[in-house]
Amino acid sequence: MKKQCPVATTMNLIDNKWKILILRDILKGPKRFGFLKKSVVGISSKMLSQNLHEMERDGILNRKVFPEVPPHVEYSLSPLGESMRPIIRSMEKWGNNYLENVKGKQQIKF
Amino acid sequence: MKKQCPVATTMNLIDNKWKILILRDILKGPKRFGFLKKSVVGISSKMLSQNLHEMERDGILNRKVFPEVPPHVEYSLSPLGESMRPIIRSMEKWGNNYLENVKGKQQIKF
DNA sequence: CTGTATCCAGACTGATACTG
DNA sequence: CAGTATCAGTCTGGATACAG
Repeated sequence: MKKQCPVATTMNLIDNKWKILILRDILKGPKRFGFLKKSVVGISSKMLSQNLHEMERDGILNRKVFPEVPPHVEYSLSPLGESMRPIIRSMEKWGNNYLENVKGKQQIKF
Repeated sequence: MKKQCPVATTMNLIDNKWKILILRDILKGPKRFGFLKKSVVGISSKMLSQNLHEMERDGILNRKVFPEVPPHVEYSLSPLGESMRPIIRSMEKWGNNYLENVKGKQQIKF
């Protein structure tokens, strides 16, 4: 019986950049659809909706509907999602270091 | 002037799961094309080649050609690539914990 | 406000073949 | 061994429109 790769396992749950960026935001606290739509620069409603559903299905996020008019929906982290904080933190640290020490000293397109 | 998001910066350089899986392997030591082709389950020669080129262009990988017959090419980490180790490590840790404590069970232990 | 539905262009894959 | 080239079929993602 073949042992599963832990890195691949992780990537099966956060398999695109949108999920990483969504997590980045919700790690700071519960967020609404409209907020995420603006905060996750470049994402379409379709992709946001789809990724939120997948993350809810995978047990990373909780979805709470407030019975109000106009509609109010909040996405928050489950314990499983919260446990991903170190992954996002490591990316944040790396990105900060890159922006401070690397970018501009090399020719990399953004 | 708007501050760039470090997480998004990171995701601009490792923007798909192939790169993560390639990094995972090369972090253990220099690897050859054929090894990666087998190790990164599901990747095609085309995608492997493409991603290796992009990572080399972005300064993450070094490519070394040994003047031998048959050809021998080795991919290794640059310092910038090496600095990504904590990101992969955090994913590895998370994946291990997930496989041990979450998958197949209802209860989440954290 | 919070999404769904639809169309379509481009990205990706697998297969196959071929080169140095 | 280490790729590149090409084709066809599939899937993803963006744009747009619209609904509850």
